[in-house]
Amino acid sequence: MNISEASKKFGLSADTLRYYEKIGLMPAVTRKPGGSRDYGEEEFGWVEFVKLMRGAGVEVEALTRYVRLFQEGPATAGQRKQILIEQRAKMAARISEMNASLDRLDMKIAHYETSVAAHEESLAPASPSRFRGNSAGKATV
Amino acid sequence: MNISEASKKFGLSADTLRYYEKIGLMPAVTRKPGGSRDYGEEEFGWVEFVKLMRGAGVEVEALTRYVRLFQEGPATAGQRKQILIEQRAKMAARISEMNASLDRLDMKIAHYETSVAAHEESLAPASPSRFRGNSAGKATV
DNA sequence: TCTTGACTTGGAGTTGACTCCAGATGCTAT
DNA sequence: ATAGCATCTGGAGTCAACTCCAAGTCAAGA
Repeated sequence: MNISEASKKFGLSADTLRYYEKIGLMPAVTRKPGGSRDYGEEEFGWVEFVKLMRGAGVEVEALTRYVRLFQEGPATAGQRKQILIEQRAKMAARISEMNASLDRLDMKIAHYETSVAAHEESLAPASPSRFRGNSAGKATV
Repeated sequence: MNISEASKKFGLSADTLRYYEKIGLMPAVTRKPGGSRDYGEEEFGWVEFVKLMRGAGVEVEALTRYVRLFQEGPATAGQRKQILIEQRAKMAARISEMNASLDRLDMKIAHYETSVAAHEESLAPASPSRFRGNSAGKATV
């Protein structure tokens, strides 16, 4: 499969695909006799992996480290596994942070819902009222 | 509270705090007589909100739009709520994507765990074996 | 009063992640 | 064999989000 087909398959530009390879996010793609890249199952796996991990916020550095180890051979399996475990922990942490943010956002939306508050500080832990001039309880925003 | 204290409080550099204000991620911070910024409860709420939302991947554009509406006054509450609802949906989507990635990562780690596979293609839907020269089932990586 | 240190501004520089470009090369069809 | 198209490469350009810098202002202490 040539690069433009792979590009469509993954929704990544050909340039991005070449870029991933260039910076070592995946090993060098096998080539056709003419010199053009030939994406097959192996590279599909890598592209999908990179896309997934990058999309989930895994650092480029961790992935290039992983690729380097992969290219060094089977002896590095343990180190590679450690990288994955490390990154899994970070990913889980990011997810719970995001869940917390989602909860806060829901609270903020709820303020707009009840139309009572809708003060910006609704997200702050302690929120003394701004806009002192208003009659108590009247929505300012 | 001056900018360096606020910087410590939020773990953001003074430059970043000024930058947020400059690009309209939050309204202008109130000033002390001398002209230096004076962060109080209101700005704490904004900084926390911005930090939380940006950290969860909410686009800068959505936040600046929100701030602009906020500054236009109470009449825009409905539009602001819509922005929050919109962004909530996107955030929820990102979270479930990340959960899917986490599952895939767990599968990949499991492969290293059983030490049977550990092939890179373990993440691809269909994964014919690479390294054809090997005896079947032998871990190559 | 002078120095020191934190603050101010506008603007330049940096980094990461692409994205685009020019010029060269290689298949394919006429 | 010549045109047309996709691909290749190295390198330059772009964009967001900071990050740093220079030059100036301000308040407080020696």
